[in-house]
Amino acid sequence: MGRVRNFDRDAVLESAVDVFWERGYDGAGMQEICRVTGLNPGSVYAAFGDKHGLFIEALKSYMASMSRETIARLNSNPSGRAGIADYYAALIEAMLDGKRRWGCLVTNSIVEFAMNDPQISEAFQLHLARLETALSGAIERAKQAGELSRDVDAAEAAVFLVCTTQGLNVLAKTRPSRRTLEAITRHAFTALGFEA
Amino acid sequence: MGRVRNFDRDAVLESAVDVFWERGYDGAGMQEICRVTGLNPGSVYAAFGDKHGLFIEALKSYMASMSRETIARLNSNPSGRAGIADYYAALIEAMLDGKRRWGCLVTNSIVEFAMNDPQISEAFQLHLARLETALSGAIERAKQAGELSRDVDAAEAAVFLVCTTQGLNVLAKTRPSRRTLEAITRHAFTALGFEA
DNA sequence: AATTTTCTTGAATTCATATTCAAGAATGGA
DNA sequence: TCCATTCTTGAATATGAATTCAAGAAAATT
Repeated sequence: MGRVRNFDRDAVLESAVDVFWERGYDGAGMQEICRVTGLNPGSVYAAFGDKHGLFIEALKSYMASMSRETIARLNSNPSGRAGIADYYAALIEAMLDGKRRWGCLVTNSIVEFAMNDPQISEAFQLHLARLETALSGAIERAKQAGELSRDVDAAEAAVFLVCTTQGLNVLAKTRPSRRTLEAITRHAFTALGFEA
Repeated sequence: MGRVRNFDRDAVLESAVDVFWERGYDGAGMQEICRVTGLNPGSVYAAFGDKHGLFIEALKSYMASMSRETIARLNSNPSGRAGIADYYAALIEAMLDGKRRWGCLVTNSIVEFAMNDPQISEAFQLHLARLETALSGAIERAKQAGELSRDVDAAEAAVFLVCTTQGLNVLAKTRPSRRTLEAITRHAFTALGFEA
């Protein structure tokens, strides 16, 4: 063997996620990445190849943890309606107080890369599809439970909710009020056919 | 006097808009800007100061023409409902065929600049407020005409539509199908309280 | 303990791109 | 026609950020 690695790869990725999330890919300088992760350039390049490689891995790490969290929240309640309500309530809190005031790393990156990078593009599609499937599942549960009419098309409704979430991710960057965010999710709820 | 300017400032801005729109601020190199506008670096710097100054002016030009176009479409029909329907129909076409497949320069820039630039930030707020007002006006007209219930809150509904549009602007970059886009606007319509 | 391998360090380098500048060209006024 | 002024040109420069690298340090194996 030889000298063993001195830092935790996953912890480094989590720190890197924050830098890319707040500043964007181009806005994130290696200098700041090094400062935040506590690594030196040499170590970063040895471990991740280059900035692009680091970004890909950070993005995957972000997507994995977001998917996990979203799916958990949507399924935290047997009621599909409650699951969706919880999901949006948590989103709003994070947009007011948490890191979501930087938007969403996936949304930000979709916009920044204009889908030019095929590798990243594919990861985006997969992530959006996962979110869509999770939402669609909650909508189906709501239909089963009679919270929603049988003739709601779950797939279409899920796409609509994905769009609403992307819109919220953009608006989050304009520091909107709680009133504004809640008005939006209330309307989205109505659109699905839930009673007010 | 002296030698007179050889190029049309507005035409240059329109070309610059396209470059920033398609590639983003950082992605747009002065080299490409020069190629597309037909200007040399010296002329650009003489006329606009620097890249940032050129961008601000291009952004303002974009916002002005978009506002004009949006307001015109929303008001093209005495029916508020028809105005909103036309607006979304045109948006969908542009996202499938036109430059809107690059998203929206405002949306892209909100995301890219994370509201860090106060000058740009203010311009964004103004633009979104204008869009919101125009939508709100159409919603009020729909209420007057009995196309929509009196107890719809026009301001809240307008914010919701702005959010939907921002979401569409993000999704546009993932090359969505017509089916997908139409399903989304159909749901947004339902959310306002229009009959299907 | 010696040796080998691999990791760490941070200063030096490379590279890309925004910006400048000096020379040439066109225009309006005298 | 000549002058003064301002615009144009594109090569040269400056700037900033990504990347490399050679030397030093730490761990595991023999």
